[in-house]
Amino acid sequence: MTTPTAAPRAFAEKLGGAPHSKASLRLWLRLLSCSMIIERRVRARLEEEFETTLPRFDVLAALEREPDGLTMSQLSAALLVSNGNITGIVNRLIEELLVIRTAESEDKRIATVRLTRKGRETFQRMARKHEEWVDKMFAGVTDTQMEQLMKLLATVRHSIDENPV
Amino acid sequence: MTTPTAAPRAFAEKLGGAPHSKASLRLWLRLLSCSMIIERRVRARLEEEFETTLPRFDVLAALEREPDGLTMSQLSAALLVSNGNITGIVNRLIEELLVIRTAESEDKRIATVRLTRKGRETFQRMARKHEEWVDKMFAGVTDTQMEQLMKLLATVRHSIDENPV
DNA sequence: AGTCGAAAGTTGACACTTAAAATATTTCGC
DNA sequence: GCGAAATATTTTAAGTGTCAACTTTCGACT
Repeated sequence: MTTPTAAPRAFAEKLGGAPHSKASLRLWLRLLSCSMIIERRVRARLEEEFETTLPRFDVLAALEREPDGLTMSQLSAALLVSNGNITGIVNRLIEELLVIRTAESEDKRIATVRLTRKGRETFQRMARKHEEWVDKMFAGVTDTQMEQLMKLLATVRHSIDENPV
Repeated sequence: MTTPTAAPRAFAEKLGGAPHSKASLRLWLRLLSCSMIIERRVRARLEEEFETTLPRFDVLAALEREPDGLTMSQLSAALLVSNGNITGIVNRLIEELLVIRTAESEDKRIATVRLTRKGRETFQRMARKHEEWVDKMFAGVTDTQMEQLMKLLATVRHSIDENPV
């Protein structure tokens, strides 16, 4: 079982342009490489220790916070992925007996997905480990630096939102 | 033509743990969401304006800096993806007449991939646009903030490298 | 009552990703 | 020289991701 991960996207363009422009590119590449490295580590650990994948872990995480379950559409909205994508991931989680999908609403179109007990227990073990891994990777960053990063990344996020390309 | 993108991985675990641990998780999620949003935008623009994908763009970018071409293995090393992955992407670029793959070395195992003239011209148009998009998304971030981010992300990178999980 | 459109989900075609197996070629030890 | 290890690449199986087309169901309107 394996999971895909994006490549070190679009490194080093080195085209002419204003200094700000070049700095933007460099920053983007550094941002990307940081998050990709962390993501790869997490994927690899999930695979090694739990024989699972990040998307499945994400679905379990979303369900863990909703004892009443979520519909397929709510799941795809929560994870920001397409509807058809969720279908496949949930199907695999069903095979693993980690979730169940029922049609109990009066509206027969709606399918509700819930964690099974096994799913809840499995997820909790995964989540503990996941937290450990992330914490360890950030061990060399001080609290002050993390705070600064949180603020700066919020600025980036606002900039992105307000400058649609 | 479309390209996959990772989901908003593993949001909000909210398990017990030291404050640093929770802060790490939050920072990780913010980092991830920032880079995912930018990456999605870039993918969408590449698709709309050039009917291409980010992996193909990445391969063209790697080749553009090597007039003598790269072997398949060099390409996969440059992009940090698997060997088999490169095979498929290069095949599509060949179909689009953007690159050529030749076996001109005395070692017949080695395939050398080069940009065609069309590939070079196409990539340059893409790269200009790519730079514009990124620059625009970072328009709301000052030079000082970008500088701080570069430094802090370097710290994160070191932390990751020195704390293997 | 009957129809028409919107909404929820699934399916299919294609792209990308990995790891592992298979293929082809070279190199090295004897 | 010849067979085994090493190297370069492709192929394969499984998972993830998109979008578009399709099915089923619901709601609303005539």
